Amino acid sequence: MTSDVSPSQPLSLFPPARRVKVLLPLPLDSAYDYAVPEGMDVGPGSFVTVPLGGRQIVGIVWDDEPDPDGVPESKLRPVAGVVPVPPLPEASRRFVDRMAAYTLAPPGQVLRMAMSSPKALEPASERTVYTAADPAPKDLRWTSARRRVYALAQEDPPRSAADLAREAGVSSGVVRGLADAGGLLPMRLPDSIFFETPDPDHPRAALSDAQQNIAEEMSRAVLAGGFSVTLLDGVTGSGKTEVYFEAVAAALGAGKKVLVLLPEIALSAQWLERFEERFGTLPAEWHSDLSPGTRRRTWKAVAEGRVQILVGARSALHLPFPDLGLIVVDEEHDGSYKQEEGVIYHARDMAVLRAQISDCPIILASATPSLESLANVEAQRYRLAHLPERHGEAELPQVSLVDLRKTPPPRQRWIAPPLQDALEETLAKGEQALLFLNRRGYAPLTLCRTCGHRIECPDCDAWLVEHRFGRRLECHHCGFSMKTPEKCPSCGDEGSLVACGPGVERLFEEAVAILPEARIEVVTSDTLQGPLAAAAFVDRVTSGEVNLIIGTQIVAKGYHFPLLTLVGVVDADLGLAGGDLRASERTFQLLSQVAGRAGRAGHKGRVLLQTANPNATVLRAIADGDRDGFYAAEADMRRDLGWPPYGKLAAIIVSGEDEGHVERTAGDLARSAPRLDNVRVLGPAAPPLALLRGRHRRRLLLKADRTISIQRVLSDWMSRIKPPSSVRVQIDIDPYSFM
DNA sequence: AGCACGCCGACT
DNA sequence: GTCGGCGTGCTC
Repeated sequence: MTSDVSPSQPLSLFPPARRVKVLLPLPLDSAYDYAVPEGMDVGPGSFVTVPLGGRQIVGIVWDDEPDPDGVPESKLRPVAGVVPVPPLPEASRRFVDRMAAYTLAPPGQVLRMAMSSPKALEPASERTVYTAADPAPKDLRWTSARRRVYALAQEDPPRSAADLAREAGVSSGVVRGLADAGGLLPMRLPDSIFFETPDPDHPRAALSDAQQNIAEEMSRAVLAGGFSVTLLDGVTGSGKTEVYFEAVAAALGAGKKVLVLLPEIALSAQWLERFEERFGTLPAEWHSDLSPGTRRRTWKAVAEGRVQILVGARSALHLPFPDLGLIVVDEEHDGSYKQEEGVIYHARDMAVLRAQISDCPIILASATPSLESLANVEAQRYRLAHLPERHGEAELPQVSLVDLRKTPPPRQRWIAPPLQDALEETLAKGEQALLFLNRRGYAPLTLCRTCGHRIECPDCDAWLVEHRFGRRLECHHCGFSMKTPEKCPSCGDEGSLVACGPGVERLFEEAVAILPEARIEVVTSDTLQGPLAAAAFVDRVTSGEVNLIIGTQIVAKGYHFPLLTLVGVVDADLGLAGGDLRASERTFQLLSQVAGRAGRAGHKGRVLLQTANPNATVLRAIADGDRDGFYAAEADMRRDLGWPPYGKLAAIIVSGEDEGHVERTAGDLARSAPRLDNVRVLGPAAPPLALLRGRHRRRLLLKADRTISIQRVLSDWMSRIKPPSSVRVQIDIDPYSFM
C-alpha cells in the first residue's frame, strides 16, 4: 500500500506525509485531510490554519483516524500553522459530533457555533494602562483636575486613559497632559478579562425546610459528580433560583465550573442582582448584546479555564469549557431555547447532552415544566425536585375568567367592564397593574373599507402590522416595512384604510382614555432593546414612576415587581388560535407565567383572563389552579395520538423561490418516503406561512415510535432523492413551530 | 461560507 | 466589441 521507506532507500525523498483530519467551520459534508509538515506539533483539538481553495481558514484537528486511501496524496495540502490557543477540549469535540448526529446538520456547521468569536483566535493584543508616578516629577503643575486623575491612578486596578478620564470626570486631554508631563507611567497589559471568583460562602438569606432539603440533595449530586438530570419544579415565587444557587455554590466551592442558561439574558438584570447578592460578585456573561471586545475576551477566558461561572443565552452552550461541574437551564420550558435557523436545535435538550458528555449533573428549572421533562420524570430518566409553595408570606394570585360574550367591551375597545373596574380599583389603591397582550404594534390588520383589500407583506403570506408610533406597516416575519399609506394600494381610495384588531399601542390609546390619571408605559421588544433599557424600565416600575404596564410576552419573563397586584390578559384565546400540537401547553405556560407577575410578599394578586371560550380546558385549569389536572389531560391526549413526548417527530421543510420546483421536490419526497412499521409520513402540506421571505414552502412530518432512530430513517430517506439546487430541504428534529 | 467559472444585457 | 449580473459547483 504505502512504499516501504527504509534508510537504505535514499531514493524515497517524499515519504507519505502524516495526515490529519481537520474539521472546518463550514457546512461541508465531512472533515478534510491535510498533511502535517515535518516538526509541526498538532493533535486532536489543535486550532490550525489550513488552505482551502484560495484562502486560509482556521479549523480544528479532529479525532478521526484519516483514511490513507481516502483522498489521493496529490490533493493533500499542508497545514499552514498552529494557532496559539488551548486545544478545543475533548468534551467540546464530542458535543459537536453528537449534536451534528442528532440534528442531522453538517458537523462543520455545528463547529461554527463553537468558533463564533473568530477574533478570539488572534494573538493576544495588549492595552495601555496608567499608574501614578511615585514620586511625581517636581516641576509638575498641579491643577485640581490633575490631582483627581493622579489620586485615581494610585488605586488598583490600573486603568486605561479613557477610564481615568471618565471616572475622574475630566477630559481625555487632562490625562494625556499629565502622562506627557511624567505624572503617569504607562504600562502594557495583556488585553484579557479577569473574572472574580464568586464566594460560595457569602452570607445569604435563610431557606425554608423544603428549599434546604432540595438544595442539599442537589449539592450532594454536584459534589459526587456523574451525570444526572433533575427537574426543579416550583411555582413562581417558590424560590427556585435560591435553591439552585446552592448547587452552584457547591460546585464553585469544589472548584468546578458552572454554566447557567437563561432564555433572554439581556432581560435579566434582576437575575444578575440576585446572583451578586448571593455570591458577592457578578458571573461572566454571554449573549448577543456583548461588544466584540468583551465577546473575544470572554471566549478566551473560558477557553483558558479562567471562568468559574458563566450565565448566558442558548449560544453559551457552545463555549469551550474545559471541564464543567454543573449546568442549570432556567425556565427550561421556554420556547426561545429552540433555535429555528441554521442548525435547528433545542438548547435544553442539547444542554442535557452536554452534561452527559461532561459527566456532570444538570438542573432544569421551571414553574411550568415542558411535557418532555415531565415525561422524562415519569419514565425515571430525570429526578424530580418539587418546591410546593410560594416562599415567605406570598400567596398565589386569584385567577378569574372574564366572559367576553357576557360582558363585552364597547365597540372598537378591548378592555371589558370587569377588567376596567379592576384596573381603576387597583390604581386607586396606589398599586400597579399589567395589561398583557401578545401583539406588538397598533393593529394586526389594515383593511380598505371601499374594496376590502388587506395589506399584506410582498414576501410573506402575512398581514402587515401597523406601528402607529413609528407611522409604518411592518411584517413581523421578514422585517419588511413601509410608510403607512394614505390611499388604498389596491383601489386608490383615500382615507378608506381602517385598523382592525388590537395591538399594545392601540391598547395604550384605550387605557389613556379610560384611566386619564394613570402613568402608562408600553413595553415590547421594540421599546426594550438591550440590558440598559431593561434596567431603566425596572427602575421606573419599582420607583412607582409607572403604574400601568402594557406589554407583550417580554414582560412575562423574569421580572418581579412588589407592588404589581393586578394582571389583565386582554386576549387569553390568542395562543390557542393556531391549534398546533403544542398550542395548549404553550398557552398554559405563558399565561401561568404572566399570572405569576401578580402579587408578592404581603400583597395578594389578582388575575383576569378575558376570553370568548371560558370553557377551554387550558383556561379552566389556570382559573382553578389545577396544574396537575391540565398536565395529566394534555399528556393523555399526546400519548393516545402518539405525539411527542410519547412519540418522535421531525419536520422536513422544502423551500425555494420557484413554487413549481418546491412542489415537485416535496412530491418526490413523499413518493420516496420510508415505508416502515411505526413510522408515518404526513404531507406535504402548505404551512400557514406558505410564502416566507420570498420563498415558497411545503412541509412534511415524520412521526415515529419512541423506539425508532428517526435520524437513521431520515438520512436514508434524504439520500434517495436529489433536490435541484434551487430548492432547500431543511430538517427540524423535534419541531416546535408549525408556521 | 467564499471564491471561481460560466453564460446573457447595457456600456466605453 | 467588453464589463458584469449572480447561478452552480468545489474546496482536502
